Amino acid sequence: MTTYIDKINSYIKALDNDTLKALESISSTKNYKKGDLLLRQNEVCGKSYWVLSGIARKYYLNDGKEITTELYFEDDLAVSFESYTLQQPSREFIEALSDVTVSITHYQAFQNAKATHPKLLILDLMLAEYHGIWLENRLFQFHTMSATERYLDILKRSPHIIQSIPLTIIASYLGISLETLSRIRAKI
Amino acid sequence: MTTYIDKINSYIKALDNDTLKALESISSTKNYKKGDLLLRQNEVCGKSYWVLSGIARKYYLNDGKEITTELYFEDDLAVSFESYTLQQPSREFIEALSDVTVSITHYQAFQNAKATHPKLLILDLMLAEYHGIWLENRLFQFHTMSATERYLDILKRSPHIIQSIPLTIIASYLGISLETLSRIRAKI
DNA sequence: TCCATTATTTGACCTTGGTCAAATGTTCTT
DNA sequence: AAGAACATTTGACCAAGGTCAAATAATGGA
Repeated sequence: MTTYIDKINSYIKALDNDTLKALESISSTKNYKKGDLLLRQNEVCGKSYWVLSGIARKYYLNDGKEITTELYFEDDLAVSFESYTLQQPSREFIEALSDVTVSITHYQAFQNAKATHPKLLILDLMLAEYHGIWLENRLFQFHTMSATERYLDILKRSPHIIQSIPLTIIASYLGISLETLSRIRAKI
Repeated sequence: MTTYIDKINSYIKALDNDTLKALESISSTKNYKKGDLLLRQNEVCGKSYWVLSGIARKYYLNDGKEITTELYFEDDLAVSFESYTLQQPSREFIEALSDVTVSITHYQAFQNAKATHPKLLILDLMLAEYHGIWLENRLFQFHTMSATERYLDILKRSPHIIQSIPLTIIASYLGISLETLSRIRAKI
């Protein structure tokens, strides 16, 4: 199945040399160790992180508990969307769940590049659209599926998530408690 | 408080004459009667509806029940986002909750116009960003607030919603049953 | 105005998932 | 290999909100 992310990837590949160069010239590669924070709560998310390898997540604190809102694998773009878009303090953290390598692009540099390279504007739009669609589907799942169904769904479409990530984090990503997740797993 | 939608509106106002004309030339005004469907499930959402007056909503069916996902008032853009963006069948309906007047723009005409008027691309991006931010906040509310808190929140920030819309619809928009909403209201 | 329809409330009971606490498993260190 | 620290499971109980059914409003037509 071709997904929208495939489309974005093929779009990037189809970018003309000049645009691609511009994008590269404002990006740099960086490594993080497992447990490192790429973004902290209350910081403005001034960079986007394209994951080259490893796993990361985004989460916020809700009376002391960490609620995971997104998981990032290779070729995912990690960013606190509202904070990045409006350049205002983030309520979320971004954390490396393993050693990760990312390609970092600064917000302002990308804004500037968009002005001179209109194709980057299209890329930006595609990424925003992709994220919006992803969010709509996540919301839809929460409203139409039980905790068990959501777990089975993730198990089916993204088994790598279950394998590589501690259950506490998966539970919060599914919007349930660790204990409930454990019981769901025991039943199956 | 200045919101992102204010920013979009001011951006539109700041559009140069030529761009504005292009936008107008591909848009047309239309009236719908209360109860009319602007978009049906399984149809491709080939148009966007800018609400000029009246109230509309977007909803889907979940085993027979209507779940409202978005409410539209004056100056809101009604669109089934995934269906519109990917030009694929919609799982949602768009319905007029009162007599409404909308400004309609066809998907393909807008795509064409974006090619010749780059500022429309920026507008498109802003709208997608706005929608993404809105979705993130909605998701956040569902995860961090109880049914009562969500009701009180809507009561505080959008009292017009409570006034003008039947409780069945508000309940489904809040993600709760009609009976629960009724009990919440009784307590306050 | 009176009826039919639709909207809202209330009651009784049930289900899902949460919380708190304790028991096991696992892993990583040193 | 022995702990310390973390991850997972299990048990007992609780609470929010759902469901089904019935009772009351409220409202738009004829």
